Amino acid sequence: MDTSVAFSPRIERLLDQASSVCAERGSRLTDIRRLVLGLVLDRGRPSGAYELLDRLRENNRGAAPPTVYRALDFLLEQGLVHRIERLSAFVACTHALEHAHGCSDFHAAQFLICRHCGEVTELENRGISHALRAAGAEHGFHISASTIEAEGTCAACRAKPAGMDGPAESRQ
Amino acid sequence: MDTSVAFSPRIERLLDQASSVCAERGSRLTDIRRLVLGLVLDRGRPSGAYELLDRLRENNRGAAPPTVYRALDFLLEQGLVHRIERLSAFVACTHALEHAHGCSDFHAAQFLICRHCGEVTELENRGISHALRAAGAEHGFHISASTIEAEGTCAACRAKPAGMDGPAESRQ
DNA sequence: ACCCGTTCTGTTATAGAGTAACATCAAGGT
DNA sequence: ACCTTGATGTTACTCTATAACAGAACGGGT
Ligand SMILES: [Zn+2]
Ligand SMILES: [Zn+2]
Ligand SMILES: [Zn+2]
Ligand SMILES: [Zn+2]
Repeated sequence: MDTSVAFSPRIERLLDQASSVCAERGSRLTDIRRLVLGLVLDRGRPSGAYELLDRLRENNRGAAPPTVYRALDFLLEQGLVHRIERLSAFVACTHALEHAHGCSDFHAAQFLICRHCGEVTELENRGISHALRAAGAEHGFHISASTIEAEGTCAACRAKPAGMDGPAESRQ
Repeated sequence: MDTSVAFSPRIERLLDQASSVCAERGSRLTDIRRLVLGLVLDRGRPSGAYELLDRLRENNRGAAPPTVYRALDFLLEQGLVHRIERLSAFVACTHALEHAHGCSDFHAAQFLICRHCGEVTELENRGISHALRAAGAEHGFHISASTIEAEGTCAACRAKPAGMDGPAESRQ
């Protein structure tokens, strides 16, 4: 496969960081995994698995669905990407590489999905996760993973009037 | 289609109630929609669309994917069922038919999904929804719909030891 | 009763998301 | 060299969901 893919300097730096984090944990950010993470970061928006596959094929002829799903599974396990359930899509974790000190805690995140422009914002609000954990505990339920996603309109899109901007596929 | 499907008296009563609620709103709980809602209620667990389709076909030969998806879309709009994103499945709303007074407020619900037995519990915790709404507002984000789901172990399954009970497909 | 717009349903075909199963390959240790 | 482990290649599915268009049924006005 063609290893000479170059992302922006910022992304290459994040990828190097991700690589270090994996190494510290005894896992390996292989070429394919690195490339997929790069594609997710480069997109900056939720990416569908098959959309990633198409772009993956530009550098890795012969890539098939399992190729990208395996890479995504790994990245999810490492906390480097999140899956947005409402969109069946994937985004890079905003926090994993900023606090990159081998902290393998899986942080509980919340996502704000703008219907208008498609942008996804990742929050890390301990209060919300805690409230949910407490509500579960009241019913004797032990939570091991959670999905918290909100759909609506972001600040930027609320500022604009009834716009024809933003991707057409995100309009409704 | 065969209209003479009989569910349990309890479910038939809920279906009649749902029918009234729809009528008050100017929408119609047609035979197919009523049947699908009945199947979801009857199952009492998250039901996949194609699982519903199979059971729908017992009474409605010629039912196809759009048949069940249209019915589900309607029931979702009416707040009579919820979609569990993490399972790509549907459950009947616990609250819609209990407080059946034409209140078309879409309540914000949370779901506890037991990995072990597959049971889903619906919560309606105003605190959690409010906390999420507030967190969004801090970023200028206006929330119009949200998904809050937690996966873990329910009280009953925690009581049992390492069990071989519960549906095999829910084990991991 | 009849007409007509709207809503609902039938039907076919296809797109999109995800996985099973098995072969192959590469790296590292003995 | 041999074996083990983890990663990738490859084929073939399954499951989830929707597009597009045709026909039937309903409901309101005349
Ligand atoms: Zn994150
Ligand atoms: Zn926006
Ligand atoms: Zn509900
Ligand atoms: Zn359980």
